[in-house]
Amino acid sequence: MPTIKDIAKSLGVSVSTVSMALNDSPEIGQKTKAKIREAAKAMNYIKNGTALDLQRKKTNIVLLITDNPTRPYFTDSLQVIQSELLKHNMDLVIIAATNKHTATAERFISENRADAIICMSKFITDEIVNDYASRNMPIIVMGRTPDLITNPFVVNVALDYERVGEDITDYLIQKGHRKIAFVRGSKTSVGSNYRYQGYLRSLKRFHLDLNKTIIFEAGGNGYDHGYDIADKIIGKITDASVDAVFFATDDLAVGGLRKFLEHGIRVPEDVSIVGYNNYPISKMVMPPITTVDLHQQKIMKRIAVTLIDLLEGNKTKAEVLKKLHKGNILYSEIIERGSVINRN
Amino acid sequence: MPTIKDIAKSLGVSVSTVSMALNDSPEIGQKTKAKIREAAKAMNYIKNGTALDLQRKKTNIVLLITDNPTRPYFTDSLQVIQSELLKHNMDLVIIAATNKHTATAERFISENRADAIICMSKFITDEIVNDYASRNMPIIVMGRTPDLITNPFVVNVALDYERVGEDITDYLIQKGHRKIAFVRGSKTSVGSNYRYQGYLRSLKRFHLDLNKTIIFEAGGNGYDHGYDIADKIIGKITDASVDAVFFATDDLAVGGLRKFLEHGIRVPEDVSIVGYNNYPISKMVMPPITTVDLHQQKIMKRIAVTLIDLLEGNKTKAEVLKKLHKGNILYSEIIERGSVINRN
DNA sequence: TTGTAGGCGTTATCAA
DNA sequence: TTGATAACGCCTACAA
Repeated sequence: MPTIKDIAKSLGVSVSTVSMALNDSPEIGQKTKAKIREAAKAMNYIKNGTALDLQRKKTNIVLLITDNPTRPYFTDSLQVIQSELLKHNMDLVIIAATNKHTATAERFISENRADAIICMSKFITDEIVNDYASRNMPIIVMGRTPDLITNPFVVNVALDYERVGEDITDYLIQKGHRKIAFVRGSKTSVGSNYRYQGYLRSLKRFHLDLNKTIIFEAGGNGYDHGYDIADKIIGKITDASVDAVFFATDDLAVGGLRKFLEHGIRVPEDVSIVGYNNYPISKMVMPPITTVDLHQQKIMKRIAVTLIDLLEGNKTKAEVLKKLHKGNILYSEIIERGSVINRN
Repeated sequence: MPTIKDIAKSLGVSVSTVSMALNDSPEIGQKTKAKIREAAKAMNYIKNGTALDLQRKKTNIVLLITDNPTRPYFTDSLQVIQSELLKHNMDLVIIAATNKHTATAERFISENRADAIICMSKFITDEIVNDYASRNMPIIVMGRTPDLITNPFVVNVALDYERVGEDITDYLIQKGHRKIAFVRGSKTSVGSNYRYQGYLRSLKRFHLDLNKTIIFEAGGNGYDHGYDIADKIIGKITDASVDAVFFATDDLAVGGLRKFLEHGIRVPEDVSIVGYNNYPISKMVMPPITTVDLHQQKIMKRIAVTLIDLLEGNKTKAEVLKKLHKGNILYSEIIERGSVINRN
């Protein structure tokens, strides 16, 4: 790999001349520039970004850590963030941190390989986040327990976890359902657990007894998990101990629906079902599934803006937080479709 | 940000002592080590990965460039690649290069910010790939035109484009269909275009006339695109000028299916449909959709292994290619499900 | 066991 | 208009 030093040597000029020429500095004469550019091309010179970063003390990189890039909307969220960052000449790079692999993400965090980090993965611990966030590398996390965030350079974006799960349970109850099963998703899914808590609160508020025999663990968030767990729900439907099923995610609901239909169970006549997240697929199946939209896109946009504020350094954390939570965007909305019947 | 130099100064030792201590070198005494570590923690010292890379002349990063991380299987493919790379202490980072944003990916390529690159995005041009691939940074691309790959450090992974689209069209014809509509996806989708070519070849081989009025452009690959374009297909079904529809992707098929069912068109009795890719959703809808599996996972695994070969530098490109194509893995397979009827 | 010095590739400052 | 040199933060011979 040739460096500017090599170019300089081969042309009998100095490195600084080469550097300036390659960066099109006005201080260098046209002929020298041309000569240098030619040599660079001929020698197959490629600039070394690492050296650049070291010199600049800045990477221009915003790191997005996710646990699952396949999630619907992720690409859209990306676009939102990217277009916002682009305005400030920042590049977005993604690292997957899953239950079985967090080392890469942790290396990037602990070696300061970004100017800022958006951490959407629950597999990166609060400890790491607190340990490494700094003025030079603020970290934005989502939906963590506020008490555990002690580092002032960590900004926690509160999600609508207070109401999450309650809204849609209320809705089912108001539509006359009294025997609402709940299907939990992946054990490690924060969202799924919060929804379960909301479900419990809603039951309590309406003075409905919790029936533990109609709480199910799917062990994952995918179609297959919903499909498989539905086997255990079918009996409960046919003997009338379940009149509605609240699946923790739309994907689970899609899988469950499929199994129900296979067994001749009519949705919503025999059983109402709801999902969560308003994934695109939820309106494509028959019947389309009633679900909850969390308005992720809007959250993402706001996160990007927050990040910029942080980076430009013209805001204190308090101000940033205030702006972040201003406006009524962190709410969820029930999307009514055909998978719920009115039993009143 | 404190550096080892600061630590050294504050403790009155030399930088190399600090460096070695922090890296747990056996040459440093226990008490000095302890003292230094303590100081590092106290000063909130964070290692600078950029400086490290520069020194090592190596980033340990493999860059994966994708056009759409939301695609099903992507996360799984990631796991496959990651676990393979992990064995060699390489980290995988992802950058999205879409039709509206390639700058980030291009910067990473042109500034040599990775030890190797896997480029799955068609938005990165052959020119860039040819310009920047080198011994220090080989690039693996997928499904490009071999003639246009001139740089010996670019490895093109041929996909099964020869047969793609032909297999499933043959299948429909053998099942007695004669009026097969084709729904193209996103204009820029390489896969979609190849499948269309395969469809044409198959028709020709069976001496069936091409009916241009039953070729449709969905303008995208998502559920919605399939749902919308289906409007135009319905008339053709009811007046019996279409007896089967070949959707370029499963997602299109899912959307189309939905629209057909809404309009009382029975699948497969009134019209057979097939998709492509064997996405998980294709077997979750009713009826489940007959499709083609491209065995992406296996391809990914092989790509990862190829990459390692390349990086370890103990193989020539010819050897690598030979090994890459050995074994019969780059084939596609028809997955028969309920969306096709036998009309013979 | 610890310190000195040089180098990784680039840019920036200052001098020529 | 160009050149010499220091600096960015780290590691590694080699010397002490």
